[in-house]
Amino acid sequence: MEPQLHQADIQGLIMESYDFKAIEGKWQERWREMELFAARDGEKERDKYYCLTMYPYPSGVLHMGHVINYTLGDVIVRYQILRGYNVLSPMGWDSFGLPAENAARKQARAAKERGEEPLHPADFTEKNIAHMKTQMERAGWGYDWAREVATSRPDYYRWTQWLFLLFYKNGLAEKKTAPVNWCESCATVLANEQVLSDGTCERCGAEVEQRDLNQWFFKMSRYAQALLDGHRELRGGWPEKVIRMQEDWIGRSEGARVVFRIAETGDELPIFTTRPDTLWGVTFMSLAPEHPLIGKLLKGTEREAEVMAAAKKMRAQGTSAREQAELEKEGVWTGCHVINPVNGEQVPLWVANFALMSYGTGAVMAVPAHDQRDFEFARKYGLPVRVVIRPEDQELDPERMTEAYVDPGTMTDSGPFDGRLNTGAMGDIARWLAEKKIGGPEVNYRLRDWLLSRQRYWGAPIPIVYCEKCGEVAVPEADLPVELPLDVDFQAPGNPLETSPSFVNCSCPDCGGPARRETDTMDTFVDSSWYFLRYCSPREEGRPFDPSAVRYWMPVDLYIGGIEHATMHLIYFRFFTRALYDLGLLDFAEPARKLFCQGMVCKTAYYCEKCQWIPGEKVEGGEKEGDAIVGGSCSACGGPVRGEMTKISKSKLNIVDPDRMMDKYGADCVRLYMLSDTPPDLDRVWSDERMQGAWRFLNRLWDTAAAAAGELGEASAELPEKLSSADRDLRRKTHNGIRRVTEAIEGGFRFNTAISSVMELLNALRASGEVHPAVRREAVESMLVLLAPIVPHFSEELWSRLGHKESIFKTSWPEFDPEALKTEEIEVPVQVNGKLKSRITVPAGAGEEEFKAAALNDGKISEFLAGKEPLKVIVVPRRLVNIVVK
RNA sequence: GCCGGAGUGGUGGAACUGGCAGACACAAGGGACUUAAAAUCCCUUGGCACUCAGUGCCGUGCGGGUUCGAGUCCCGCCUCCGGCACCA
Repeated sequence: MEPQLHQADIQGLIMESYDFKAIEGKWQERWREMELFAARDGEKERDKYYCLTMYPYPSGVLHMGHVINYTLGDVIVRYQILRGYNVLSPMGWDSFGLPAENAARKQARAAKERGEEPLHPADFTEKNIAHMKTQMERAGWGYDWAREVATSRPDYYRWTQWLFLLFYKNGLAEKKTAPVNWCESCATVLANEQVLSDGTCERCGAEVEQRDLNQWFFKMSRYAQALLDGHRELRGGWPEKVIRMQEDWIGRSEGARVVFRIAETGDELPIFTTRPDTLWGVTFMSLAPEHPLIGKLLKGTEREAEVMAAAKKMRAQGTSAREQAELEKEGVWTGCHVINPVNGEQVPLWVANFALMSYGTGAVMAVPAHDQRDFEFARKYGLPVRVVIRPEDQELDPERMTEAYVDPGTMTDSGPFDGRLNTGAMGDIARWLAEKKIGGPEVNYRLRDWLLSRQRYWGAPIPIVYCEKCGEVAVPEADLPVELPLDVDFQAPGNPLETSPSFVNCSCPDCGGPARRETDTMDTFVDSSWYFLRYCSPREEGRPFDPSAVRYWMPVDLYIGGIEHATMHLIYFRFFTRALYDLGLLDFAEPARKLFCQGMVCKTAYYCEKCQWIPGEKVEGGEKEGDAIVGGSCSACGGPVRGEMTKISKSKLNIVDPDRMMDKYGADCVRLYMLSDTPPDLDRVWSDERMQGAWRFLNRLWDTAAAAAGELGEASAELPEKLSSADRDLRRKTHNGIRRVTEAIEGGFRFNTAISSVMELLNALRASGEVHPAVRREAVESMLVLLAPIVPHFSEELWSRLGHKESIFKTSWPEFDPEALKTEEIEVPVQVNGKLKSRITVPAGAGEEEFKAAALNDGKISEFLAGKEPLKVIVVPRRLVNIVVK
């Protein structure tokens, strides 16, 4: 008969092993009760720490990108709580935007067929928020939920509208007609920042076209220089890479403004150039096809029909950004000439498809000899080439040149500047232009105004009405918010606001006459340009934020998010802050002291020529290489499958569901895994095998701590007076662990090495022999506190099992004891000619001579030297000895 | 084209300010326990060679250089990644 285990014994065994299911919910409840994450407004006795993580769009499903982002934030929040800061850790929802609206459209169709009431985007959004919130709580991320905001709720967007009006009244928002980006698939316009460099839509990937439309803009281009200047303050706190991306995006270029004149009419034609040194080489002028002067100059001339037709054609060709970049250079002569003010020469005026109306003045002086694009254009149309910069080592012949000469050289045929080195003369030329009153130094920027209107329903309505009599009128503050109507038809094409009579028809706030509301809504990036301010006083009713709360909490001490926002959200957010600073609402100009950009989570995705992207489970055969399958075939069609390591995404079917992982391993283990192995700013590879490794570590630590629980003595026990050498050994490792973990976090959130250090400490503890209970307790408890930010439920549970009544987050972050790190002897390597040959052990306080003597007396070394006299002995005390022989 | 960043074992990665390259893991191999498996525990694991308890040589993308000493600094390349790009 088999021996039967008693129920009590089984219970005992289960109790002993790590059971995350039994502890995670319990501690989450405890933290809520003790209000661990409640930020205390205006508390003077502690320093504040504002840790902001980019809030999510509430898609309803948590993905791995959120997990790395919010785990990082939470670990820092808990670490700063342990360091004694008054921490602000808010969370909210970027809840306006296309997906909710698209879902409503899709759903409206289905609901109609079934005769059901369609789900409104607001309900859909709130449902998703509720679900994501439970997922976030389950992950153990600590937020002050009392400060939750959702940008789609009227109590939030009321203030988004208020801020729009503030900008409007101060000349920072205006409606103007301009060539703008149109995404057909999103059925709306987009800001420049939201078009990728390949000319596709940042959201949906469709090609973006150019259209001339009347739209709302924030005058962000005015802030180009201020945004650049602000980088000085951000350096050190922000990743250099992000600063550089913003610099590229803002695109400052220094040069000169030069005023040409139309020979035939006397009209002024100013241009911008970065090469004023080549002014004497101008042989023609190019105008953008949209340039307003074209119509004026040609009206009634014999060339009018031809030129206007050509210009029209140029404007029509290549409406997508990509097509435009690939266009062949084309142009047409206007029949007019311009006068070059530096030498009085008349040169022909052309219209050219490469001249951009949106940069500089829409007119470009052409110097074919020294600009490649002008050179190609000149060759194509037989325009003259004139050399005005002479290289030292060759003679340039305009007839035989095959490309423009763009390197430095001596200026020639250049009036008063003949003989000067062009690079050195640039500034003098700009000043000379100013003296002659024909131009002067000028700086141009690539950054454009921020196009904020969107032809969509699910966004904050722009609070403007159009009155037949009064024209464009701002909605009075008292009438805010301009609420989104509920009686909208999501099945009608176009913007549903346009077909909502209750919304569109209104009376003019000024004259009371009939008026129409603006039906465009705001870009969701407007919502996210001030949410961090709202968090400071989220329930404030009379204004967007309470200045005293903002003064206390701002600026953000650490902002965590993805680098994909470098030239979108992170530019807008800085622009908004600067504008509010200039308007006197804020007393700081930069919103975040430190920025941390986490890496992406990647996994192998599989592609089959016929079935396209297929999930990993549908790959048959092949070889396993780590977590990836190589040389497998598609289970559906049998075709070959190729693997590609790429960011986890729904479209490539390589997602890992955080919920499933937490079901299997618990939140702590997922958190630990996310931070192990890879530094947080690098892309990480999702690996089930490594996840197992994190699981094993937690269990080992649990077993070690739980098994030792009975032998650790009292929680308050003091260290004994006399320590054995084993005691000192373990204490040294404990304190070294504390030092290394602290340095890893402070030195750039290197959690991967912090975790390694704790693993080493655990290995040392497990290998240690007889040690005093208090020394063992110190080692175990140190590990728990060091890991508490990363695996908080786990640490809390063991902490309480070790006899502590209070939460582990009520203790403080340990400090290492320099005394404990000291050793009596140290071992250093000995090299001969820079190659490691032996090791010596010397007393810790040994001087240079002692190191030298010990090295030369070492058996292996003397054998190696074989009596040869060393030429030189280099001693780096406590580091190494290097003996140089011939 | 311009401007950045990166390249270290089979894999993720470690290495303070020029001072023992490969910490800590994963994978792999071997062993213990087990009827068996899982789990766990122990050992091995950069490459090559040899007279294999050990010893020697090589080794941080490639080629040079500085230095007693280079993954780290300098010069010249290669590859990959990112940003900007008809921007005057």
